[in-house]
Amino acid sequence: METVQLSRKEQIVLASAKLFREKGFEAASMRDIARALGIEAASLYSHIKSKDELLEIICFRMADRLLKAIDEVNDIYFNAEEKLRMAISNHVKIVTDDLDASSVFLREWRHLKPEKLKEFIPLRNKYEDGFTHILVNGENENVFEAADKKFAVLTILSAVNWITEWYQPNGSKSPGEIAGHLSDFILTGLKVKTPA
Amino acid sequence: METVQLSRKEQIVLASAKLFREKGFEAASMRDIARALGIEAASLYSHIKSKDELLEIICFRMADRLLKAIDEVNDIYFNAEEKLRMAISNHVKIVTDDLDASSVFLREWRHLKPEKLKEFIPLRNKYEDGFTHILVNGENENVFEAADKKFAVLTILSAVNWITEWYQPNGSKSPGEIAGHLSDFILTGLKVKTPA
DNA sequence: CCTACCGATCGGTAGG
DNA sequence: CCTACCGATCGGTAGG
Repeated sequence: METVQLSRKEQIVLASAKLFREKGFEAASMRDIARALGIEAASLYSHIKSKDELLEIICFRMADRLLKAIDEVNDIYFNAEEKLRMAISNHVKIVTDDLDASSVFLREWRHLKPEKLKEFIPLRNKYEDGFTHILVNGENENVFEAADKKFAVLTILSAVNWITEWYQPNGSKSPGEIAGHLSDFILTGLKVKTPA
Repeated sequence: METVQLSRKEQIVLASAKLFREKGFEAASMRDIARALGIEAASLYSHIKSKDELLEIICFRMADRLLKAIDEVNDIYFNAEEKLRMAISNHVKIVTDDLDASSVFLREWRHLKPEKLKEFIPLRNKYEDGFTHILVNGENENVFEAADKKFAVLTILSAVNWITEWYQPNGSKSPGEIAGHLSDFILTGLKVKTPA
């Protein structure tokens, strides 16, 4: 029966993620965020430095979560297919677990200040590299074939990221089921496997 | 040696697409657009009604192009695999042909006025339906299998749409090659087809 | 296409 | 956490 008490700062981050997602970073105002919390805009600045800080917290937090997950998958021993299924499953779970933050992470990162962008982009690249590593594993094991691995990784990530655009928490599929379907699709494609 | 003379309005639309893509619809100002054309912001209003009109032109024009393409594919007789390859190829070509407008169409449509959003969303759905139709065809021909067709369509569209995020006109792959690779990937997936 | 300008709203600060 | 406020900038209009 214990309700976790979020710090005021954490409440502000949560409210801003929701509004950044709904209206976009630029269109959502500090006054909107304050209103959502029932306080005045000026009061926000006792807890945060700037509007930019909110975007930074959201984007870098999501990046950290995803990177930790992919590193874990690559550290623990699995064969390549298991690794890929785990990586996709982790990604889907992280993203569906916080749709507001994920959407902002995926859509609004462009509005990070140039200096923060310079930190952010390498994190995204590192995440991509984690997937590339799995594909290389798979090729060595003779279970995957992908002529252009970078291309394959971008395609896989596009599919897992697009989930934020249509996923509904009360929909018919659980995150685990979505991840399973997606993995099957990525592994074997659309064509019938047993000739008709 | 003939240079096509664009109307001033068309120049404004082009400049706004570039800026909406770079900065986002809200962050790009009418003064930015005017500066790009070497005129004053107030002068823009001799050619357009409002900033919103610019976004509407960009979004609905892209929607029209894509819808025409998918209708054409479904009208002309092809088998399902050819249809899918053609639909993907058309999509990639339309999107890479105008990356500014495509990016705005894919990212900034949320900022359309509510009344325009109500027109826009059905167009996106109609486009999705065009792809669903191809998958149904394929199932009837016993060449495709997709337990959840809506899911498969969303995955396919995510892959073709993500192209705007990384495609570079001077890159190593032509739009046709990208479409070919993508179609192969979607049709057969990552797994090796001939057992090792 | 320009000058001159409008009211509204923005992110943020001072000072309590 | 609030009141009171700042300079800057926004989309857009009037009138030529």
